[in-house]
Amino acid sequence: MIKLGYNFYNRANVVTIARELLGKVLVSQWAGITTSGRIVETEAYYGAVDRASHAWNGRRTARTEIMFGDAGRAYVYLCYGIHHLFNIVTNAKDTPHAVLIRALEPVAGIDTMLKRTGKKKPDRTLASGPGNVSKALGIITKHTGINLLEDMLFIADDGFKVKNKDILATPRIGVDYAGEDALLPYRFILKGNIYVSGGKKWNAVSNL
DNA sequence: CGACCGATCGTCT
DNA sequence: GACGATCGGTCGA
Repeated sequence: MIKLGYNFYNRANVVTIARELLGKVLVSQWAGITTSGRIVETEAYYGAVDRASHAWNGRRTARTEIMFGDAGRAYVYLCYGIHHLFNIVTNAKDTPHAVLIRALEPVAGIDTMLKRTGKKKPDRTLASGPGNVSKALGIITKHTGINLLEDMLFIADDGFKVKNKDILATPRIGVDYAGEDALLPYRFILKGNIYVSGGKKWNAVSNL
């Protein structure tokens, strides 16, 4: 397990980063309890030029401030008053790019994930969908700003290889308000992985 | 299967 | 005061 470093996050193309995050392992360690899962679904949010992004048109508020900071930080916000969505801030300071982690294949601490989610069995929904990812790993809005180069919350490469033909690119989920930008192929999934969220519809669209 | 609906609250207008 | 980068349940075909 090699933790991804600053140079991975501090790059100009957030779409490339979102694609490369597939197959990596997201780890949370709160008070000695470790849970982790392999990333099988991501979405790129391209900052000021992306209508789907919270930072579209340079919109800068207390909530989104962390996105304007340096790369490799967590951006966690509350959605629909219920779900905590976890993002990774990328690119340089003042360029508010982010990658949303949308689904994990559970790896470690599955019993803890079951406890956190209230689920009975580790089925395909355990960490599938951005709300469930945060729930399973115990990520909440107060964790926004955490440095992913430290040990509480980070992403690692465990040697798992992903080939281009294993990846599908599709439009992003739930961003209809973004007009034409809603059509951009900024969502990436591991083809055929049962933990990918959403219907079979988008999971069958290919680009790579 | 697909469509719809309620939950629930911080954030921004 | 309105509205989500969602989820899980229900209902009908």
